[in-house]
Amino acid sequence: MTQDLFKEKWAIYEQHISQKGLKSTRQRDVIVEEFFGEHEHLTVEELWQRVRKIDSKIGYATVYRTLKLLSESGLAHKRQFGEAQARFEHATDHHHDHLICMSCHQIIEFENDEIETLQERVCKKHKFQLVHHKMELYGYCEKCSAKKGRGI
Amino acid sequence: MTQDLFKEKWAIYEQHISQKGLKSTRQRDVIVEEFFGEHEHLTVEELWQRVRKIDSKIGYATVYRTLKLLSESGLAHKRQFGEAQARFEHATDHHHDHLICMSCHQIIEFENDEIETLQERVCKKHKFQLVHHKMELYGYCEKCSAKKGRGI
DNA sequence: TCGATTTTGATAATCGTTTTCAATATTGAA
DNA sequence: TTCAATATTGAAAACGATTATCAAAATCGA
Ligand SMILES: [Mn+2]
Ligand SMILES: [Mn+2]
Ligand SMILES: [Zn+2]
Ligand SMILES: [Zn+2]
Repeated sequence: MTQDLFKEKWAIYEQHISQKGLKSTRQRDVIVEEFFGEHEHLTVEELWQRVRKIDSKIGYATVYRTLKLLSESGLAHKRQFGEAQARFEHATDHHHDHLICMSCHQIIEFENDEIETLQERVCKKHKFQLVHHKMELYGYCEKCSAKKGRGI
Repeated sequence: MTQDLFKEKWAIYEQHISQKGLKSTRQRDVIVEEFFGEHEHLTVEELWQRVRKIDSKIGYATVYRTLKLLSESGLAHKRQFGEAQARFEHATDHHHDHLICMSCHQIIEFENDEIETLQERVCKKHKFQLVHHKMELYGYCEKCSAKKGRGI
């Protein structure tokens, strides 16, 4: 992520909390900083483990609360990939969908405009006003397919 | 559902339990009969309410256990439409995906072979071995769109 | 019928997530 | 800077869907 984009996201976050009349705190700053730091699909637990390395006192609930704020401001997306725990990723500029490896849990992102167009066509046919969608393809990634083939 | 298909499903169910060395019970028969009775996307709670009208003594856990048996035998599919509670539908002969109304919770089913083909193409491109997928389109059905338009 | 085995319903346990609450931190005004 | 109003925190309890436990009851082949 570029420095400019990084700053822009911080600005969006700060505008969101100020507009809700909230206060800024050290804990939230650590969590947001860490969340913006890299693009992965993290569980709350995983993010909590990371922020704890910076401030070991930060509570589990605060991570939940901060992720809710980030989701509200459109900076985070909550995902449910058929696991018990939800995952959060930080929002990209373009919509994308996911391939999910059932063996190693690797997540591959993809965009496909043709599919999106066809989805809209399906909706139009049913006079359905589309808001958002979820498309997840489950199977085995290249590495895990190879392992399975060799009976590992 | 035709009478023949109905009987065929019962046969599959009975074969499944006999092959697992299980016994047949009145409670399960009531639950399976009710589940096969119509094609809806039911929560456990909703199915429990229905079977209770036939036998008020049937327990919640037995409904869960029977739905697990039906899922194992391929006669039921568990769905998670972004609600807390899972829904179960009885298996159709063809794969299909769903439009989900965010207002009235109506569920519309559709099939689109073009999309399925494109999904396979995406997987091939990533050398990904596809097992199954989830595609859910969320928005507003015709009726609810109209209501929203009129500010209701 | 009998006895081994499965099933049942009630209830407790589990697990991710949300709420509660008293102590603490932030903030704008004086 | 001091103050008071208000938001925030972390720990723990509550929540809600689902699963596990268990003793009593039902099934079923011999
Ligand atoms: Mn992603
Ligand atoms: Mn369906
Ligand atoms: Zn893999
Ligand atoms: Zn609707």
